[in-house]
Formats: sequence, structure tokens, C-alpha cells
Amino acid sequence: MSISGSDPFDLAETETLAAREHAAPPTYLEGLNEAQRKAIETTEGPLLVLAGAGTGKTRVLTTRLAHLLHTARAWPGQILAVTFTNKAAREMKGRIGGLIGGTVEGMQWLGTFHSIGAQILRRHAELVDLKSNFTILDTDDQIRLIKQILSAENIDDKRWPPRAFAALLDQWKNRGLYFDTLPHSETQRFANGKAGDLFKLYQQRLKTLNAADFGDLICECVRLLKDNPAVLEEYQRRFTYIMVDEYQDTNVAQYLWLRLLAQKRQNICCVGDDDQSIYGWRGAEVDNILRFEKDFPGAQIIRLEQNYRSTPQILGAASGLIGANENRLGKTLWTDQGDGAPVSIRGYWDGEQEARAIADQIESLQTKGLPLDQAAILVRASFQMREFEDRFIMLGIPYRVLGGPRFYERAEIRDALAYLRLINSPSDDLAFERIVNRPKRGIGNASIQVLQKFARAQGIPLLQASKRIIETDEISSRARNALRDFVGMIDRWIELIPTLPHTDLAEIILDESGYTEMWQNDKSADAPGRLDNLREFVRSMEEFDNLAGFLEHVSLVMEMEQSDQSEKVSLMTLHAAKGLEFPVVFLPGWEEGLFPHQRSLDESGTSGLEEERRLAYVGLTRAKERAFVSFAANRRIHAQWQSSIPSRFIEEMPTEHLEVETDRGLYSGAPTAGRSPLQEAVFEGQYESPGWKRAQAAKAGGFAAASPPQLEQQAELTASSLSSAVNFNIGERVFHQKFGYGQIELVDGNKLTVQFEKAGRKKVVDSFVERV
DNA sequence: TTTTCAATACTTGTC
DNA sequence: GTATTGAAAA
Repeated sequence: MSISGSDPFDLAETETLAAREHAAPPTYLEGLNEAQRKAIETTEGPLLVLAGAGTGKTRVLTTRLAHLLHTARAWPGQILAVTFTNKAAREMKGRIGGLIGGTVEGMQWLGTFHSIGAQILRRHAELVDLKSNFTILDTDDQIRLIKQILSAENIDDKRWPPRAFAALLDQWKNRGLYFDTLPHSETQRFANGKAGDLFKLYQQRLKTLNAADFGDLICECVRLLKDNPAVLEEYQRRFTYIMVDEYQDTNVAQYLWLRLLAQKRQNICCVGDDDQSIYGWRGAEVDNILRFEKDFPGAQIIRLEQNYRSTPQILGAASGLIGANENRLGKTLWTDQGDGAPVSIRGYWDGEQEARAIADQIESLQTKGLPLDQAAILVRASFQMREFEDRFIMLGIPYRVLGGPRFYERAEIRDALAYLRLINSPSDDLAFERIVNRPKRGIGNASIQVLQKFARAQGIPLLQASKRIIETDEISSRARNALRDFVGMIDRWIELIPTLPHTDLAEIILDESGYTEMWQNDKSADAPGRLDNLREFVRSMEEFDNLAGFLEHVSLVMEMEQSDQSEKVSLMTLHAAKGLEFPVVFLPGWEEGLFPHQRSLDESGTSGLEEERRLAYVGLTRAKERAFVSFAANRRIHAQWQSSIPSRFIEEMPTEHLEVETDRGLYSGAPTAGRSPLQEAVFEGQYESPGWKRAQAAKAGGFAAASPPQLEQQAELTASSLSSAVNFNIGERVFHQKFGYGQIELVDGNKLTVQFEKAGRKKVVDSFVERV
């Protein structure tokens, strides 16, 4: 299909739009600072906007887009605007709508790299040996596919794990490499030099399955554009303006993709911050942003340096820290805000104590009137979350974990999806395999093996092969009957597609297949949650017109909306925190080995360390008013205790922006030789500091340094008043959201000791369990 | 075929 | 310490 022909591109309409320019004054430019305004008004030629943390990056991006539309420089369909996440794309769409009034129609090229790549690929699918309705595989499908290829090639998947190959494939595709361009050295990295051949087989298999993986959405797109100059030119002409968010996170393939598209008009505006590049391990090339000027000669660079988020103290600490990095373009953030509190540094005996103190501090801030959703705990690794969760559950502090497993990655959703995929396209073998014995129907591994061999011999999809094989004696009679029922069900559902709304059909499928029943009979703690997710899944289908439409979008954009609006403390990894802000931020676990993470140092040396440092910078700059950095002298890593020394990042923050409240004994083993200025402060000056006195005073009562007694009483009061309606007795069976079912062993006021079936004995507040 | 037990690994994670 | 995964036993 011709693109330009289908679009309102002609002169008459362009003139109508131009007329509008004179009518409405651009109110959207009000309240911008000079740099921001310049970034918005520099519309022609390559432009790099270096936007430091909290400098109004999203505002500039969206306003610039609105400006292009408002001044009639482009139609919505002529602007390519790419982001990394659906969330960012959605936010941008919403904000542009707000800026120019009403929703923006026709911004079909605003989206994630992958969704736009998929869009282009679908239009020209035949040029890369696909059909336009190709399936997008996720990591799970990918690994299953690789496993099949490895076993077909007689490669021991013990010695050469499919996961490792999937990771390699991902790396290569991130770098824009294809099996025909794979360097010899790379082919040696798997199965004794067979990597290239396997890569080729894998791609061939994808084509026969009519499928693409995430990497292909960019990689194949680049190949498509390179090999078909006419198609490339079509897009180069169409996209009069290109805008890229988070440019520091682009990988080589994405860079090649952008360069191809921008080559002709050179109207490319990239917004990013080299100091916030934290995805190197995922293929992001900081280099893309560092050498922007070389790639696009005559490029202008605008720095956004006025920070609207944090206090000068926090900014000072963060700037000092990031200053230790060598490889950066360099920015100096400033703010006209008042002074604020210094960054607090605290040491604890162990991780548990750290969690206890932080939870206490959050309670105390809450009693001072701070809403809980204004506080966040940002950790380096997800295992650190556990201690906080345990503590929050015990104290009855509501919390939310951000960035857990994605909605569509949950097993139950993927299963439900596989059912729908199979009836939508009966040749989807990966979907077939996933659900043929789920719920268990007695079609086990042995039968499936036979079926696969049969299907491969005949060259037909598994579903079709099943229909034939049940007429033979190839598999046991039990499995044969089960398979016959299964195929019968699928056929019946396929016939129902034209007669029923797709949401009703989905409910019927989940019901008749026994899938819902399977979870209803499941006694584990997360089964009710999974049933909820399934309901949510069916509900989310309502937005789409039909099944095919739903499936086409689901692999790229499906997310579970946060329906819960109540005030909760946020708990997440530092990576997940990028782009967010909170008045109060806790940064626990600043210890050598954990942060910077040992593995990062081992695998990537200095560049690994610099990325960790940028991560620390990202963490600090999330804070608007207060930042609390802490470290523990002992931590349980894996199964055993390890003693650790404070992170070098603590030393690297300028002392004048810090307030150290740490027992000097905990600061004995600093990473640098001799005494650092910070250590001096700890050893010499801290005896008189309020923090030191507090620590001394708290010595008697363990380590409750941050929680004066009256606060604990208050917490208890709150908790007990909440639960006064229910009284529990020893021996009663209860249910807990996180721990599942259990029996009460001890009642102490509102605190219960419960022996959980799955989670073992725990102390919990009674308001968190319900009687069953 | 299904259940159970042992082996393994364990940083970060969008699409 | 634990969650997941694969292979042996029921």
C-alpha cells in the first residue's frame, strides 16, 4: 500500500492549517526558561537536547511537538516520535492533547521503537518473508523455539543452555548484526562455533512460523529499509520531523534505524541525558549520545541545566558524585530553590536493622503529616526488597512494589493468550504447545514428542497434525482421547468467533477448557490473584473491536493499570525509578559489592563502575526534599552473612552536602586507603552531632535510633484501632495476601503469630489477615 | 503421566 | 534461603 496516497497531504489542507497559525497565540510557550524555549523553537536541523534530571525534559519534548503542529510545520502523521516505554508514549500523547486542546488525531507515529518498527514491518511484511499478521514472540516462546532447534541439531542443552543463546541473539540484534553479517569471533561464542548456523536456523524457523522476536522489530526493519531504497525514501519523505526520547538508551540497531530515516531531512531532535544512561547491559550505547555531533554534522546542542525538582543540597551531592565519571559530556545543574536539608548518611549493623530503621522513619514522617505515597525506597537489587516488605507487613504500613513482573508475562495471562492465539491462527504451534496439556489433560511429554515428529514429517502445523494422528495408533489411547476432545473444543471455539463478542468467547474458552477451574482448585497463596488477573485480562479486551485487533497489540502494549489509588510507600529498584520523583527518597544498601555491584565491576570494569555511579546519580536525583542514604555493615547475601564496607559512592559525594549520623564503629573499613574527609568527619566531628547523640541514646534499646518510643506506641494505636472489629483466637485458620493460608498460634493484642502453610511461622498484624 | 526431589543460581529488565 | 527447573521415582 502506498503511504503518501492515503494521507491528507495535499496543498489545500496544508493551507488551512497554516491559517490557524495566525489565529491562536502560542500560550504553550509561557513559563518556559530560555534554554527550554530555544530547544522548542529550534525546529530545523539536527538537535541534541541534553536534559539533566528534573529539568523539564518531557515538557520540552511535548511542547516542541505541539509547536511543530501548531505552526503548521507538519501534520500529525508526518512526525515520528519515539520513546522506549509505552508509559512514556502514553504520557506524551496525553500532554500534547492538553497543550493544543482536545485529543490529537493521527499521531500514529508516536510510540515505542518496537511498536513503530512493528507497524512499518507489517506494512511491508512480504519484503522480509513475513505475512502482515505475524506474531510477536516473547522471551518464553523464543526459548522454547531455541530448545527445539538445539535438540534437532543434537546440541547438549546442558552444556549450551537455550537461555544463553537467547541472550546472545538479543545482543547481536541490539547491535544490528544478522547471521550473514555475524563476525567470526561472535560465532565462536556458542556451541563450538555453530552460533552462526543456529542463528540462521532460528530466523528460518521464525519465518515459517510467521513470527518475529522483539529484536527483529528493529533489526528486520533496518534490513528492510536498507534493501529497499524505494521504501526507505517513502519514509524519509514522510517523516519531516523526528523526535527521540531518552536517546542515551538507544542501542546500535535503533541508532541505525534512526539514522536511515533522518538522513534525508536531518530534522532529528534527540533528547537525553548521558548521566542517566543505566541500560548498557541491555545493549544501550552511551556512545550514541556522546558522538551525536559527529553523526549529524552541524548539530546544535542545547543544555537544560535548571533543575526544578530537588533542593541545592541534594543537587550538590548528586553533581559531586557524577563528577567522578570521566566519560560524560558534562552539565552543571542548578536551582533557584532555597537551601534544604543535606543528604543523610546512616550506617546500620545489618540489613534487617536498616529496614527497621527506615520503616520507623517512614512511620514517624507519616505522623508528621507526610502522605505515604510521597516516600520511596529505591534498592539496587530486588532481593533487598524482601526485608522491607517483611517489616512493612509487620508494622501494617501499606506499600506498593513497582516494576514487578509485567502483566502479560504472568503465566496465567500467557496461557489465556495462547488459547486465543491458537483459535485466531490455528497454525500457531508455540501457542498449541503451551496449552495442549494445561490444564492437565493427560497429554504428556511422550505423546507430544510423537505428535511433533509426525507434524514435522508431514510439514503441517501441530493442530492439523493432531486431527490426523487421532485417527491412527501412534499415541496411547488415553492421550488420543484427550487430544480428540482438545481438538474438538478448539474447532468449536473457532466456529464461535464470528457469532460471539470476543470477550464472551474468551470467557467461554477459559471456562470450558477447565483453565479457570484449574486455578480455583489451586490452594496456593497466589491463586486468587491469578484469577483476578484473568478477569482483568478479559476486561482489557473490551477496548478492542475484535480478537485479531486485540492480539496484534497485546504483545507490545499490554499493561495492568494501577487500579489502587490509596496512599502507599513505593518500593522499587533504582532502574525502575528512572523518570519518577518523590519528596522523600531512601537509598539503602550502599555497600561495596552490592552498590556498585560486584558483577558489574567484574564484567565491565571502569565502564561498569561508571554506569553504577550513574545509577546512584539517578537515585539521588529522584528526591525532591530529602534523601537518606544508608549502608549496613553486615548483610546476608545468598545463604550466608557477609560483612561489607560502605560504598565508595558515599565518599564521592561532597561532605558539605552530607549529614552523617553513623556509629563510628560501622565506618571503620572505608574502601580508600588512609582517612578520607568523610571518615575524618565521622571520627573527629560526629561526637557532638545530633545524630551521634541519638545513636548513643539509642544504644540501650537495641538500634531503634530513628524511632522515639512514643511513635511506636502511636503506630500500635493506629494498627489496633483498625482491627478492633475482628478478634482472632488461637487455632483459627486465616488467609494473608502475601503468605497464604495458615493457623494462628499466638495472639498478642493485635499481633498474631501464624504458622503459614507455605511461608512458615510469621508475626503479622491482625488487620492483614482474614478469617477463612 | 504425574509427582517429588535434588540441583542450580542469584543485578539491573522495555518491548 | 529460596524459587525455579530438570530428571528420577511413583
